[in-house]
Amino acid sequence: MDECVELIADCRLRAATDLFLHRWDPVLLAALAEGPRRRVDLRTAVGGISDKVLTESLRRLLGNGLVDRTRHGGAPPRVDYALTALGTSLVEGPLRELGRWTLAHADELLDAQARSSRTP
Amino acid sequence: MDECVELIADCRLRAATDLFLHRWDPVLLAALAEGPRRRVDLRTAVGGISDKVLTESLRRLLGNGLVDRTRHGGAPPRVDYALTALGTSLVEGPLRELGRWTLAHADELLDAQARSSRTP
DNA sequence: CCGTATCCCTTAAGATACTG
DNA sequence: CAGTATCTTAAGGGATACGG
Repeated sequence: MDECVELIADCRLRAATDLFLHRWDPVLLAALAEGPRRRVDLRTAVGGISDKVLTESLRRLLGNGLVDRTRHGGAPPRVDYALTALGTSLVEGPLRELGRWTLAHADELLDAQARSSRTP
Repeated sequence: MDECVELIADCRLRAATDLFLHRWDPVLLAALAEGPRRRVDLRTAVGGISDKVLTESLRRLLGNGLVDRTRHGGAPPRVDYALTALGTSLVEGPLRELGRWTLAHADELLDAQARSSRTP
């Protein structure tokens, strides 16, 4: 895996892995994979995220150019969030691959975790 | 991306993304992609990680069954860390894909970040 | 060389209440 | 509905210094 070594050296790998450093960001990205969603729908789709953290996470995704925000004026206000091209490429590539890996290896992973918590 | 929606629902996606939740873990995994390494070599290969955090990260990778530890007795002590089969599958799959994505999209990502930091 | 033990600082994240 | 404002707690991470 030669590319990764380069990536470590110049920290570009960290630039990418940092996108997954916040608990809810990847989940929000996955939730947006189906298409644009209103803020409140995102909130319930994801489940268990607070208003504050939701806003922070969305702002971060905005700032990283992974998500777009559209205000449809009026009352009550309506705001849609959608993946950008960059966001889509991240979701359809690495995140999807991670989803596949999870399906294939969740058992082993949970096994290992259980084993290690029995023998601390 | 239907699978991901399931994954969100039952939290399995989070079980996987949590593996990338700690700053150094993916970098250590990448550094181990070439083969087993001694602790000190890992430390310098990665660069900028403290002893304490290195130990914590390695313990976590151990606990998740991604890495194996081998003590070769003697003085000075020598300890090798290596990817397990599970760890290898994670590196060769999702992490590698993330590395590829980074190479392809680092410019766009850094652009977006720069743009958003100019307009906070 | 391989860790452990402290201490400190920053930040993530949860809960809750409130405004436009 | 969308988002802000506070406050609190917990945890991650960095910097030493020390011991086996």
